[in-house]
Amino acid sequence: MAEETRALHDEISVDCVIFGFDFEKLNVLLVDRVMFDVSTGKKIIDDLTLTGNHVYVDEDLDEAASRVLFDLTGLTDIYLEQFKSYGSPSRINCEKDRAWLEFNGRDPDKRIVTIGYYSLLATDKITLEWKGRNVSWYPVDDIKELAFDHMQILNEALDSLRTKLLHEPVGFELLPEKFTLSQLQRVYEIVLGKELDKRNFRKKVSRMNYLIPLDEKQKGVPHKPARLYSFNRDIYEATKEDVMDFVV
Amino acid sequence: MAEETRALHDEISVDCVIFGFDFEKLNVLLVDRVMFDVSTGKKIIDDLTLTGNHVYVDEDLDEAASRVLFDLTGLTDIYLEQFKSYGSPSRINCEKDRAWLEFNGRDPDKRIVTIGYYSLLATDKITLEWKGRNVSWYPVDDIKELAFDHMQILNEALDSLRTKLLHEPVGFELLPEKFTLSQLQRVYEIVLGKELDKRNFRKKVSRMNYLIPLDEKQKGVPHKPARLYSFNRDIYEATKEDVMDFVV
DNA sequence: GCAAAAGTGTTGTCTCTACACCCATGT
DNA sequence: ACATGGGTGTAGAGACAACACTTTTGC
Repeated sequence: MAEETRALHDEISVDCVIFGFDFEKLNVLLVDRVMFDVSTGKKIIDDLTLTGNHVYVDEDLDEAASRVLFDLTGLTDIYLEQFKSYGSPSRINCEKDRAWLEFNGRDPDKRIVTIGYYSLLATDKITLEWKGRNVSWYPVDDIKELAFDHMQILNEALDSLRTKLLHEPVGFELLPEKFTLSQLQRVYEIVLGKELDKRNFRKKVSRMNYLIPLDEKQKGVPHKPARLYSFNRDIYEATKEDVMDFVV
Repeated sequence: MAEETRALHDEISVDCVIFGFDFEKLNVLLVDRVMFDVSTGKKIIDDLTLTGNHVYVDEDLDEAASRVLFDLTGLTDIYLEQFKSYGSPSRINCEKDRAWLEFNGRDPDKRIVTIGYYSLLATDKITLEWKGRNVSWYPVDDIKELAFDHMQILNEALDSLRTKLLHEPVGFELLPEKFTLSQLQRVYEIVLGKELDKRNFRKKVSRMNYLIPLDEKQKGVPHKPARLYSFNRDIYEATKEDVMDFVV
């Protein structure tokens, strides 16, 4: 099988909004986009993009997104959610974007449809280089602009994540396998942008029978060590009830 | 502007799951797919597809979906929601699908990425012919199979609609502008597949201040005429509170 | 006057919110 | 001993589920 001849599709890509949590804030993985003027040697582009890639012509969309994740992390079982597709003919049409595309041997007049995914990472095992470009974490709150329409994609991924977090237990995906209740609470607070009452939060999660208290405590912390918990997906899937309560 | 030369994109399409409600059941608009053997004249394909179309090379995805809706209904302000994209290389690969594509002058080996939309219709003002094919309503519950991967798309559209209905007031979109509370209740019951208690339902909707009671009643019904209500989107948008209550 | 759907209240249980203090550990 | 976050209970308010009868119209 001649893998090296596999063709990338020109006009179909995936973009991955990779969220990571460091117990303090929500971060997103971004890639440097730097370009120099060939004659003067001056930087003419220096900004950031989401991670993403074109899709192989014989590759499923989810596969393409997983592949991007794998290239960046070496991990295969990462939480990944398709949330929206973007295909505006003008989505990559600003001057810098056109120059960048041309520089990379692509036709800037060709519309690219991109399928947006977001993923949640418990760790920060991430390569620091990717396709020859620098990759690093940036706090979501600090990001004000991105290349192409990636700011819009990021914002909509975040909305989508918030909605998801309100209705399904995905917060665990942003934490290591064993975590404390305070860490879990912080995930909710940071993602939802809202302070929560500690006692009420614990009362609420104590009703989640898929949240397993372990016989294990934090170690080496300069305060009362917290009990560790883990998330049991099987129990969740088996006992989740259909919430039948529409909103006011 | 040479509109007639505008090119459709070969490999990018939209599919629209058009839901309609007739006060009794949920229906979906489907198109006949019929094909005869050129030599024997025998029907070799006779099934149904969702409505959909390829996207023009310079057309946004939402526009393409709106265009399909407009072609079918002549209406422009239809509730339309993008819910998922599909791009499996094998999604249009069964024998019938390949024969149909070939017959229609397309390359059956080419993967088509399709962007799935669903829409909600208050009326059934629908053309009965579309691109030379018959179009009609089918009860969602009766549909067991469809061409291509359209059964999967339909099922996922329905899931998506149910989730939406639980969290946002979209039920109104399936009703005429003026409707009774019993009609609204039936929308919830049919879409969610669950009977609801009349008194509890009315208590619940009475808390929705964007549901406006009109000084008007049903006419010509052989029972006590019901009061009519309408939905005020402005009030909803202005007063919707951020639900901050994650599930157990 | 009959059939058919409209409309209406109460009670017990559960969940939400708001709020303050002692506990176990590392330094 | 002190700083730090861990861990716990209560009371009032609002929402949920279950449940049965009277009203108004067309025929």
